[in-house]
Amino acid sequence: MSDKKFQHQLELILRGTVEVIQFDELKDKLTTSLKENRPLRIKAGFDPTAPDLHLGHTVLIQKLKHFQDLGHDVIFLIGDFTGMIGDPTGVSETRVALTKEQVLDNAKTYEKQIFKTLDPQKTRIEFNSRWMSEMHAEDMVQLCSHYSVARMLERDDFANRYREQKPISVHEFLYPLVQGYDSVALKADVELGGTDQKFNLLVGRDLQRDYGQKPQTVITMPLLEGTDGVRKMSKSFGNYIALEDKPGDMYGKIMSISDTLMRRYYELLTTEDLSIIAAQHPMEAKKALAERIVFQYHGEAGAEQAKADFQQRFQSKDFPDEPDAHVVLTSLDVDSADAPGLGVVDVLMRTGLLPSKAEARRLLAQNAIQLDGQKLTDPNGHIAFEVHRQYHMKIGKRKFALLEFKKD
RNA sequence: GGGCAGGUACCCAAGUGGACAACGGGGGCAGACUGUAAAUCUGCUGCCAUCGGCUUCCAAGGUUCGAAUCCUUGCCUGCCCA
Repeated sequence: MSDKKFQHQLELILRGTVEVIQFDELKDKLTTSLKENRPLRIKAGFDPTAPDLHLGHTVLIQKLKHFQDLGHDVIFLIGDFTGMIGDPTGVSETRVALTKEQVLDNAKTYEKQIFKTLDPQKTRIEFNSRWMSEMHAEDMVQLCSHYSVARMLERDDFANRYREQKPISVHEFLYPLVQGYDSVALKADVELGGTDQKFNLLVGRDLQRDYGQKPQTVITMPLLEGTDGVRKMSKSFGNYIALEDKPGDMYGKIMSISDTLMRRYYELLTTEDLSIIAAQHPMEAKKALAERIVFQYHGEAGAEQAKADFQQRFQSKDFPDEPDAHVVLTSLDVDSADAPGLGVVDVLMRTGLLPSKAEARRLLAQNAIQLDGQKLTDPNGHIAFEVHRQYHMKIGKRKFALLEFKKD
């Protein structure tokens, strides 16, 4: 009986993982946990520098959910201490250090987002500043003494940058150490992370051992590819689907990914049987995926609305019920109240959907602007308005604006 | 502390006194094709404007008719020596 339970737990836990270090250890921990009826402590850390989470993060959150469903204690750790230092990782971008307010703000957003998946009652949220900002300098020095520079430089990221003669700040070495120390402070039994976190997760093991604890089991999850299908989903690559994206955007972004990527998303973000998906028409499967993901983060109404809007805009190529902009002009805006009209470029600017007039001209020259189905191509063109008539303007393939002139 | 090499648009990267709003690649946007697919092809990609003008090449000064390019100082980065 307990053997069956054990198998069930193990299966769910392993689903989608890349690596488990050490596997036997995990089995022992699970066995003990079941026998003594003592839940395991599962830790996963998140960086609060970005104001919101995206689908890439949810791979980990899903895994936390699995553990939670199995009755284990889940700790969502917010790395506010590290976040406040400001992480200059990444070759080009130096992140600006965040204020305490910003970090707390972001943390609030996180809570809201993760509780769409995790059970608020059963989730423990921690901030590493709780113990890190209390730490004395001598303890920090002590902590540093547990690791050597040579071993630090084994980390891929550091090794590459060192080889390529790119800057590495000393405090970046503290990151793995602090993250590892978090495991000590929390007495974590298991830590989850993306494959790119492997080094840091292993430091946690070493430190726990040094501090007289049983080393945590490390479970790594794949990094979800972003909408480009190549690089990992990340805000700085601009290839992300944020949980806070509007339902329509979220749906649209998912629809625009490649079929290959869609299967990947199914694999990592859902518990669907992949062979069933493979049998479906790719577009249908993609719509179902988009709908279910939007549903998860925006509820039924959001999902329905997004689906309908997509259908309307892109499949029927109709003007949407809810355009992106609604421009109302009055006699103050036009050259002459008797024969109201305005330059096309000005009209485009009034929609607020374009960054500059130069961009508006460009789009006109590229046949990207339509007014009531007619292509407008003259950058110097003029639109004559009839009073109270609504005009439908299409800008590029995904922006729609409703125009009208009202007599005052 | 000393020596050397660098800092160019969203990213990478050419240019080293006038022909530079600045080659090329990536990304992005648009058009064609489609399933808003992906892939592919083509065009565009500082801002304002009708010719034309304006603000850009780390920052501040300077030389020059003229500077991304030369000089000075400062800031930042990497390497080597101590």
